[in-house]
Amino acid sequence: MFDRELAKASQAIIRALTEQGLPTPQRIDWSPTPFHGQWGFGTAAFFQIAAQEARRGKGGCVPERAAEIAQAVLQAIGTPEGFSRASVERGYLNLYLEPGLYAKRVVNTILAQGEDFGRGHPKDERVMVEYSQPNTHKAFHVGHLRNVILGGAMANILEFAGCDTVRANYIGDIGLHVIKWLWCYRKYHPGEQPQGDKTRWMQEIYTEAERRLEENPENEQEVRALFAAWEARDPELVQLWERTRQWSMEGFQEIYDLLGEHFDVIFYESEVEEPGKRLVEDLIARGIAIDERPDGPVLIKIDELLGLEKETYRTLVVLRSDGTSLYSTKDLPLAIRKFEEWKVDRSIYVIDVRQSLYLKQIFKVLELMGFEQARNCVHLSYEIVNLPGNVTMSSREGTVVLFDDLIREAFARAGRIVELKNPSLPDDQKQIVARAVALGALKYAMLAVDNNKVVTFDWDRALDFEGQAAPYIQYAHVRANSILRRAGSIPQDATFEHPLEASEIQLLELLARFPQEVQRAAAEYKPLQIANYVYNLARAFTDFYQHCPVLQAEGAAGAARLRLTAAARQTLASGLRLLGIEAPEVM
RNA sequence: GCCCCCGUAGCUCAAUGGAUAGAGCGCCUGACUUCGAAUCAGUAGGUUGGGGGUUCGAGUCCCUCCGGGGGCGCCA
Repeated sequence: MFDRELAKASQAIIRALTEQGLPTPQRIDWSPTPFHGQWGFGTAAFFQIAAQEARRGKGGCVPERAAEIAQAVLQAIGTPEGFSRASVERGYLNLYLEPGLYAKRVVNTILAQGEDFGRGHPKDERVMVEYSQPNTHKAFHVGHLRNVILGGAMANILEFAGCDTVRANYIGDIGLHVIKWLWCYRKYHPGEQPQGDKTRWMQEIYTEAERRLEENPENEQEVRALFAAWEARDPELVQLWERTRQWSMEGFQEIYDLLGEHFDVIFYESEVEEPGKRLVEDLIARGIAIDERPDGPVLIKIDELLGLEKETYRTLVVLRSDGTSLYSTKDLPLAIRKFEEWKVDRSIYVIDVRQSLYLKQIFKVLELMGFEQARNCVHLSYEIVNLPGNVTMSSREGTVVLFDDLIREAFARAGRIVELKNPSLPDDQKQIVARAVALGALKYAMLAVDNNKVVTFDWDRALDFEGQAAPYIQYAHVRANSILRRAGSIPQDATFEHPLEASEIQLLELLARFPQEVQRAAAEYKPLQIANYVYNLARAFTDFYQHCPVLQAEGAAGAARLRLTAAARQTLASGLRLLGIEAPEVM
């Protein structure tokens, strides 16, 4: 927001350095000054120059020399245009802003742009974010939830940052787990219809299948026969598969609706299986893949092809020895299809960290095939969600916290809190609030942890409604909204001529930073950046709320603070929206 | 054997190579006749796992050790 002023100041500094015969850096980096209650930007550029001199043998104490140079530069440039004060502190050159002028500019910018405040310029880049990737005929559990929430927030952020964003889902609708399910259903539940929560019902049959097969291993022959029938596309089996798959899809859709997620395209494993097998034949013909069938699988010795001594990419199996497909068989053609059919420039895979090597292999094989866009494939990895005692969630082993159970508990707890905190709210409002708070808390808990940190699932922490959690941020939004509602209308304009409180300056400084926070979150693939930012913003607003009367403010301060409140409400709502969290009007 | 990730306050987590390492939870003390107390103010809590190195400057980068988790030819 102050790029223009800082750029001019940078130019002046470089000119001053040149005039004094000092080395000039390529550019001057500015960061917000860390002092509470003062608003400005500082640069540490002179440390680098002083260090450079010291290296050339001049010796001396670097911090002292940095301060000396900074002081000389300050003498030369004076206070740059647009700033109220400049000073040298501990070797830093700090430029302070005239609070009133800039406060007005920040607030006016936000209110003029509304929900577009913070949106990046269109980047002329199309990115696809593939996330969620659930298996049909199986449970949807808390481990899957981290993926959806992370992927959804990441897509929101990339889109807001200026990318043309395509949200993709990739459904695991075939494979041994589906065959086992179909076997169990045909044998023990013929003709049954799903009851209650469809996803849970699907999971129950799946665990039953696993249990029966473990108890009676001789049944595996029947499963193998069914797999063969599937491979032969037995019409009756295919029909059953389609119908049962649909039940899973309907169940998933309920979950996505609840979470507020939508996809622009859904890929199915089943539709890339045949293209994958053809691609593997091509790889064999081109000498990239080695065909060891029938005694072994079709594989690609990547390190060998690259002439690497040290094991790096290892070997990737791309087709089973019996000719049936693997995950890799299908991922290769799909990767290409994303670029060719969807014309994307970058392809992001939101998949947990355990598949890091696998994805490195896939991307490298694409490169070996001569597919140049392979370098535009990105693995956005994240750590898994474990149960206490470091137990990994597994639908096969039934060690899962089901999404359905979690969401029920979340709604129940949030409902009790709403009843406690705001009993006079009409019932339908209570439900809306409870829902926003429950989902918000859940999402925030997932997003407020760095991607590469393991989350140990804990009911109380996943559903935390206090402290650094979504409801705190939502509450700040509600209170801002409450002030604005009482005020009736927001003044068209206001000057910030009253002496600004420290809390007002802090709030303004954070508000001004929103656009760059969005860019950084997008560039680093870190929704956490936004999660932290919006929490800090909520704290700053709460602090402002404590210290500065708005409606009872004297004179011109009232209008200014009212507009500041409106700007804060807007930015809180925008930040939450990027995280996929609702900002309620009341709670 | 090769590779990746984690280790920061009692607990859970933050922190562009930058200024005094910050929050929340929990503990204790206090604040509703106030623009909404899902809040706030205050107290206490640190050799950033250990040791080297690079740098003007390291929680952050490099090396090494310790502890924990994960991955590695026919699971997805």
